[in-house]
Amino acid sequence: MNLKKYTDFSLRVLIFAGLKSGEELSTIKEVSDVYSISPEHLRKVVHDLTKRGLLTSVRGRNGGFRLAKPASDINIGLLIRSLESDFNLLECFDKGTNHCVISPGCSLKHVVNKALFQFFKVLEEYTLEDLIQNEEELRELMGMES
Amino acid sequence: MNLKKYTDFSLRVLIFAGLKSGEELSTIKEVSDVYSISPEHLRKVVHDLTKRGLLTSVRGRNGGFRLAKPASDINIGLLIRSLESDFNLLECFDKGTNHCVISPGCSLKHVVNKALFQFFKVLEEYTLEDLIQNEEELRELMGMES
DNA sequence: TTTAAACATGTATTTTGAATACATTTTTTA
DNA sequence: TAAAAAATGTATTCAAAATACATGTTTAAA
Repeated sequence: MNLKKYTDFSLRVLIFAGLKSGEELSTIKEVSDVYSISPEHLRKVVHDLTKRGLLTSVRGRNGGFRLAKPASDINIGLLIRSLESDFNLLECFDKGTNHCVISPGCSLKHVVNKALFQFFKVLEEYTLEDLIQNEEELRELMGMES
Repeated sequence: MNLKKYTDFSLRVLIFAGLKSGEELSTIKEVSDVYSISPEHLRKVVHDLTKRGLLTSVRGRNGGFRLAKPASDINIGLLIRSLESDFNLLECFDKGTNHCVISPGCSLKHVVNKALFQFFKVLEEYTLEDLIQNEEELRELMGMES
């Protein structure tokens, strides 16, 4: 059981962008340097976040991207939910492909679903703002001048 | 985010075995017929569950397997925890391979860990016994004579 | 007006782990 | 002694994620 690296990278991009002040832009190169992630790879992540309305991108020279809305409006639970496409923890979660004969009477799915619900309930208690409370420390770790 | 089919199959094998009464044995063939899973594949699952002390296997003609302990002693949370080897939801969960520079000051891991904890907390409220409360219905769905 | 810096986009390749299949051995009872 | 069952090890297939590559588009600065 794990999350995709894409999800991990997406969160890190948002944390990075969230530490910039005001209208200040971040670039893929900056982020790829800080986290040592291939810029090729990050490009897709950033592009995807833009399409999802979380980042605003500015093309052309001196371009880059910034948060499309306040950090306090970016809910971590909803974010992870949308970034991870597939939550079919058991075969029977997907009625289309399920072949398990006992699923009509099997309570396992309810138990796992309840657990999954609690998982997201916790995540939904946090926003990006909560993750960047310690701005100074994070900027320092990233080597950003503040 | 999903569980391995192995985990799913393991749970189904235990549910099947749990519906047998007393010392009665199940065979891989029976289970593979009921769930339409390749016996080759199930063999590993059963073998693995035996090694983990959840099933007792009897070799030779008329052999098979049965639960190694009462269904009420098989905790679903602990079971899934042990069947799924990898819970490194984020790169920084594994200190050995983590490369994220901000992890010392990053609170994301605490948030995700808290969510994972709640996930298991729910699962740990159930045992195999809870999953086979409706014996009759399940036996019927499986085509087992009761 | 040209060039460089940035994102946009589509495609291809690599890698990894899970899922599955195959083959052989061991055990035990009828 | 033969048949039915699990034990065990290895090999193959498959799918999804991760990654890389190539090219296009936009825009500001030189």
